Amino acid sequence: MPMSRKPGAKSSTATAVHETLAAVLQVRDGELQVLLWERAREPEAGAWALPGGVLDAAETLEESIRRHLAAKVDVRELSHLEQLRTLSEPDRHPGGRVLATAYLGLVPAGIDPALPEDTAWHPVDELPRTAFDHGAVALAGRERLRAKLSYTNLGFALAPPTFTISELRSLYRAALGHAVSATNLQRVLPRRRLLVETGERRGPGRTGGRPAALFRFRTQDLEVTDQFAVLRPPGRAFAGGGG
Amino acid sequence: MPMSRKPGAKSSTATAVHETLAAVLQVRDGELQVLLWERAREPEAGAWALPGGVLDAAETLEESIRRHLAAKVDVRELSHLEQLRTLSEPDRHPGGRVLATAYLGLVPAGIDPALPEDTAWHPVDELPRTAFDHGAVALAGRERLRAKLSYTNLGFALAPPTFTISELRSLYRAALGHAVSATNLQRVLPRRRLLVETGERRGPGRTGGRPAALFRFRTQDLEVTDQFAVLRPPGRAFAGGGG
DNA sequence: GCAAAAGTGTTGTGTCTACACCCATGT
DNA sequence: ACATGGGTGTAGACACAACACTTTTGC
Repeated sequence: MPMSRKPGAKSSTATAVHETLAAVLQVRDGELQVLLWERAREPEAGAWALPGGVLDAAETLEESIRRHLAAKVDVRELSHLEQLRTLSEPDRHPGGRVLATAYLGLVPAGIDPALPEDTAWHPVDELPRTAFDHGAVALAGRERLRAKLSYTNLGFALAPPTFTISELRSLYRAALGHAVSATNLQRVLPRRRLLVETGERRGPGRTGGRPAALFRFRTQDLEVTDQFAVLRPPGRAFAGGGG
Repeated sequence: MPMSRKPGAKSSTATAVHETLAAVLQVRDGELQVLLWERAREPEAGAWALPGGVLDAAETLEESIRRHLAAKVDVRELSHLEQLRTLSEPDRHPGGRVLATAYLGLVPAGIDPALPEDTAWHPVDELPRTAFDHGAVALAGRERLRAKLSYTNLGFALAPPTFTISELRSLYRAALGHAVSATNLQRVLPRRRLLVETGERRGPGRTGGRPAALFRFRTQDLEVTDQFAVLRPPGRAFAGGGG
């Protein structure tokens, strides 16, 4: 078992730097976008990188990524944060071995955090030249989000506190990358107890139209809402068609 | 960005040892079991630990866990290996900080690998006293397996090359922890193109009974088979009830 | 009245569960 | 014939998609 290793001891289990990275995603202008900063120095000068940095001695990985993100955005605006995976290709970083634990972070729509000079949002579907393996991490974050939107209530992390079905539909469309029917969204999400009607309505725009009901997510805690019809325990209600 | 850090430089980003761990699961005697070894030395002498060890300088995490597992089982018998998550609680290991990347490994039923003296299989539902946070990792492996059994073809990793529906049912029951109907398994899995009939049959036992058809999994590569009915793109076939 | 936007009624389809029933074998 | 275990027929429940239609607003 590893433990009393002298720092700097020259051995094959050399000291590897460990960093944290985050693909912070938000729906902006109808597109799913990721927060990137432009590297000024070599290596990879001019390429865009995910926010992150080195793990400190006394912090957990999650504390670390929150600390580094604080330099780019207001961390209180993060509605969700989860670990994606740890990257370990020995040559993923020139100039020395760097292990990296990647996170997925989400920011609700409608927030526009102040950003440093070198930092900007980019559509995940049109990434600029990215540094190291950061492009792949951004795409992995998008895929994790897409999967969880379908079988959990993770939508709460993309949506503002209250919203109309129309607005929610456009968030889902941006995140999933395909059209979503407002009709069916309105039936499915309340049936699954994801959405609750607030009772309020939003007045129509200048062009008219019926006022839209305002909804909110029932909870801001991640829950699995689609229990996979097949292979469920026998004898349950809701035994019908797959969910 | 981390890179040109002198090994042994005294700083708050001290050198942390990185290890890999694996929850290797197999259905044995109708129960889901996990491979553990009994620690002879402190810390945690007498407690049971997951196999694993320190990450070497030039290897990836997956290479590392395969190398360490080779000391316990024949790695060729592993039908599946995937990363679970990286543990980073600063005090998860007494005597020094140890980051650990945990893997889930699976071994098909029917194989009984030779094991070292200190190593044994234990039912995941009745774990002995476990070392460090290894018990939680074993349970996390079980949960990952259960989820993926329901929406992927991961069953291939639990099953022998060919099997009857009955045998497969008992594997699923052990892994999922609840009864599974053979009738429905026989309809659902072929419909989802997970199973293929081999054409062969297995003779009945001494007590009689109709000979059972032998099946195999169509592929040994992980595939997502349940595409989550809701929020699928519009206009597709199979648009009906949820998958 | 007309256009615009929101929301509902309704029908059709596919999946899954459950249970009864039939089939093939050993004794 | 009977027991045992494998496999199928069939009916019911339910979720979902699609589309037509109604409701509520602004002009």
